[in-house]
Amino acid sequence: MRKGELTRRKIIETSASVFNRLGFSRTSMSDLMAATGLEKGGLYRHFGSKEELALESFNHAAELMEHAKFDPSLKAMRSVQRLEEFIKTFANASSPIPGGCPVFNAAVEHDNGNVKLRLRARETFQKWLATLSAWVEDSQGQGELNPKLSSRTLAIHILCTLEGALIARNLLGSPEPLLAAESSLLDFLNSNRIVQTKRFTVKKKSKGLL
Amino acid sequence: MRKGELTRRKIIETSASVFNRLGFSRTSMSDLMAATGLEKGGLYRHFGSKEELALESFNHAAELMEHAKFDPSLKAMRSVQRLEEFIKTFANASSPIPGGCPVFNAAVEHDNGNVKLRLRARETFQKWLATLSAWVEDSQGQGELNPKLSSRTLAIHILCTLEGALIARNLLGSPEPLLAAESSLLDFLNSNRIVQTKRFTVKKKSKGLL
DNA sequence: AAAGTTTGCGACCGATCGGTTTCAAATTAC
DNA sequence: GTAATTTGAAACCGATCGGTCGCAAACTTT
Repeated sequence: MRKGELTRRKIIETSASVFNRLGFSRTSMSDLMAATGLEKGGLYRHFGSKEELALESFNHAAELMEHAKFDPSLKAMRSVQRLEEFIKTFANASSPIPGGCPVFNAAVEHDNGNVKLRLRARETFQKWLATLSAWVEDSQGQGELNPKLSSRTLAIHILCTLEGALIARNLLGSPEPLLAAESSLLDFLNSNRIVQTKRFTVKKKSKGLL
Repeated sequence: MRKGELTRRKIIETSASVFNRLGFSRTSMSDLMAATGLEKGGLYRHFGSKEELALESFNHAAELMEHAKFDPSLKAMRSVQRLEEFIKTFANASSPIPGGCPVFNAAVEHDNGNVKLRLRARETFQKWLATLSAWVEDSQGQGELNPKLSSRTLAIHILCTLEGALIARNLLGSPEPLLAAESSLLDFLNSNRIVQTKRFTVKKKSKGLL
């Protein structure tokens, strides 16, 4: 492998962290020079523009996020457990990249801003929603979750709550929002669970729901 | 009233909109000059720095947000209805200022960024949580809501979900996330509602609102 | 209407922005 | 080992950044 290719990857990894902490506009090439140890000409040899570098950095950051937040849930054998695992992982797993979720960061900062980054963030978000939605339908198909729930609605609810809580955690500097979101979402899931044992056992929270 | 005072207010109103759309760093004095129709010297006569103007703009934006999202709920006579009203209002009321919620915008963009703005955003968020928390306790005190729920946890859940959905709406360019959040949160509230045929003893009088 | 004050324009400042280009040194291929 | 290629440092570019200041016009006060 060419030496340049190694440099290129190193640049992306380093830049992804900087971009995710500071955002696209607040990150200057000087910041990236300082972080990578390269001079400006060195960076521009590998990437045509700041935007191009930002896009590759975003892709890298999004991948890290997926591996950290989604992959662990795949180990859960099936159904509702996978959703629970996702909620717990999202709320507890240490961030794979500093600065919060790249998708929501991009969504906020690039409102009316960088078009390409915004588009990539949208695609990623839709992909995540589709994954969660499939897991919900899976659970319903297995007869473990209230089939009347809209899978898409539940997927949106779960992801938006966790993402919102993640931002709140960064704002408050306390894990409280993530813990609250986790606890509350698990409650919600539980109250829509269909108990599969021989007898019905009354769950703490469920109070005759639709 | 002095003419300058009018100009000053006009600057704040206009700048609040620009800052909320573009964020602190992406907003340049040139942008504000274009939006207000004033030259640079005119702006700096009224504000000592871009940061000072941004702070006043944030305060204005946060006030607009409170009036749009919290005030309508106060008309709901009591208890759970007020929470429901809040959820509906947040999800449906057209934004009082373009660019989403100033608090979460600041939380994301100013991660490790402008310290004063970040602090103000934190204060505002805590205030909103306290208000919602009081409404939850109110509902529990009236015996209309599951008293086992942590008021703080529920407040966080509601606000983070709605704020997350607001960002998602701006990302997707579709109201779907807000509608999903509304529907799902109302479900959740409903499942924790106590049917009024059998009343609980009322412990405390309602707490102050805002 | 005259005097005093407030207001806002616009030229100007040094610093930094994203980006280009040159070229010597390091690497790779032969 | 040498020639060809890849790499990255550094000087440089025009544009724009946030911010300053002198001054004339607009406004208030008397």
